[in-house]
This record gives sequence, structure tokens and C-alpha cells, in this order.
Amino acid sequence: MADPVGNNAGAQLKSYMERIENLQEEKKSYADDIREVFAEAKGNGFDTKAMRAVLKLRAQDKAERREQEAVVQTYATAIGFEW
Amino acid sequence: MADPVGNNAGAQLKSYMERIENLQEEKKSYADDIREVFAEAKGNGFDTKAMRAVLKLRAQDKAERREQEAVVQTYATAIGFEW
Amino acid sequence: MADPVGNNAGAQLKSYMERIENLQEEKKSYADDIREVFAEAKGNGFDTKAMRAVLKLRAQDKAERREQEAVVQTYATAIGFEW
Amino acid sequence: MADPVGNNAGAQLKSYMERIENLQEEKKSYADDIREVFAEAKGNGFDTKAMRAVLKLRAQDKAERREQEAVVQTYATAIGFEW
DNA sequence: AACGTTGAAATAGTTC
DNA sequence: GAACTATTTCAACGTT
Repeated sequence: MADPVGNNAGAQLKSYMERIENLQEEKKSYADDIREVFAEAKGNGFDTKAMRAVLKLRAQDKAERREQEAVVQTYATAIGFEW
Repeated sequence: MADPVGNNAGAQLKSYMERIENLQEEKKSYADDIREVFAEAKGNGFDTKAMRAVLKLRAQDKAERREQEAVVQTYATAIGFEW
Repeated sequence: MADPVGNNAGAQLKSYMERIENLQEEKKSYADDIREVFAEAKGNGFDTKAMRAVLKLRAQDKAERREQEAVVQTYATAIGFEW
Repeated sequence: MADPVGNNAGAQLKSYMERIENLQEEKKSYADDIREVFAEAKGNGFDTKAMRAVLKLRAQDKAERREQEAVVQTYATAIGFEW
């Protein structure tokens, strides 16, 4: 159904852009919610910076990190790099 | 209800973080959807960079747009650059 | 001289990595300088975003610029957006 | 010396932009050199992806990472998060 | 040589 | 309004 130069390309494009704009609105709504929760936590004396740090750590896919490190180890050792 | 140093601070904190993580998941889900739509559009031959440009134009206030454009014009002229 | 599995592969690899690290330092040094100039300009009241826009225009080929602009125009029109 | 609306603003701006463009050229030149070294290494059978991974690790300021982790530990423990 | 993936740069938003 | 963080955008890289 690719038709970027045909007659109905405009309609297709319009559809894509409307879908994106709607999704962006939803996304923004959740971003607002997140901001509110952080604000509430902060109002109750919590260190939001630390909270963000922990959340970020949790978000990382640990399995993937480990896998990469296996290869890395080999080369790091080869050049005499310790950590 | 603020008690970041009391006994139930941990529970409170945990609650905040769980709420945030859930919201972040939702948010991420919409971000993924957006990426997919762009990918689909690209697959159908559309220029996603141009799409992004138009979406940005729509999101910006018209006055703001004119203002920024005017500054760019001024600067370009000031250094003797024509386009 | 390729020998990634031989005995001196480590030495060779180490040499490559050292060369790269040195080059990266130089590169970073210039990136820092650029940032400083922008900061100085900003401190003197200039609109760095506009400066970046002009710099980008200068860097782009004129034909390429026109082409991209034309696509944006087309898309904007196609979805009924005027600016 | 701020004078973005005065008479010599143009000259000042031009000077900033020229300085930046020169620095960008230098920076780009080093980026090219880096790319060449990677290409050479690859041509000799080395895994450039792993090389990049190691280089990135080395670039991280370990001291800073440790410092952050101290704060993070406290909160991570509070919510029963292990890693 | 197009595609997806990744990393760096730039912009936007938030906090102080 | 200055600094920091987060997000978005852009370019490079390897892959098919």
C-alpha cells in the first residue's frame, strides 16, 4: 500500500500523523502523572534524585549487560586493563 | 504523612516507586507505538524526518515560530550568509 | 599482519586502543571548546539556538536544503496545515 | 561586552560563528582519524564492537560512579531491591 | 545500499 | 536564570 507519490498519499500521510499526535498526547499525559508522583514524594521529604537513580538501575536489563561483559572481559584482559 | 526517616519510610518509598514504574511502563508503551507508526510510514516510502518537522511545526505556537525564524534571519544576514 | 588470535594480538590491540584514546581526547577537547564558545555567546545575550540553526544551514548543501524544505511543504499541505 | 542589539553585534556574532566553524572542522578531522583506526583494526580481524565497549568502560569516571552508588544503595535496600 | 541498532549531540524540561 | 537531567534527534556502524 506504499504510495507516497500517488493520489491517496496525502490521506495516508494524514492518517499517520494523526495517529502519532494522539499517541503523543497519551504519552505526555503519563509523563505528567509521573511528575506528580515525584512531586508528592518530594513533598514528603524523599530524595527524588536518589529515587531516579534506583529506578534507572532497575530499568536496565541485567542479563544483557552480563552478556556483553563476557566479550568485553576478553579484550580488557588482552590490553592489561583492570577494573 | 511525611516520614522519610521513620520506620515506615521504606514502605512509603516503595509505594511511590512502584507507582512510578507502572506509569513509566505505560509511557514507554506509547513511545514504542509512536516509533512503530514512524517505522510503518517509512516502510511505505514516507520521509519521517519531514514528518517530524511538520509535527514540530504544528506543536509550536505560530508567534513563537515567527519569532525564532526572524532571529535566524537576522543572524544569517549579520554574518553575510544568504539562502 | 592480521593476527587477532596469535600471540601478539594483545599488543596490536593495545596499540590500536591507545591511538584511539588519544584521538578521542583531542576530539573531546575541541567539543569542549565549542561548548565554551556557545556559552560565551549566550552570556553575551546571543540566541544560541538561532546560531546553531544558521551554522547548520551553512553546513548543508543548498540543493539538499531546498529538497528537504520542499518535502516538508508538501507534507504540511497534504495534511492541511498552513504556516 | 554584551551587545546583541547594538551596532557591533553583527561583528561579534560573526566572530563567534567563525570560531565555532573552525573548531568544528578540527573536531571532524579527529573523528575521521578515529574512524580510520577502527577500520584498520577491523581489517586486521579485531572485533570493533568489543573494542568500543572497552573504550567506553575506560572512559567512565569510576570514582564518580562509586560515590553515586553509595546513596543509591541506601534507597535500593529500603525498597528491598537486590542486584 | 537500505535497514535496524547504537552512540553522541542537541533540545527541552525541571529544579534550585 | 543557571545547572542538571531527561528526552529527542541525528549521525555512524554493522548487517543483510
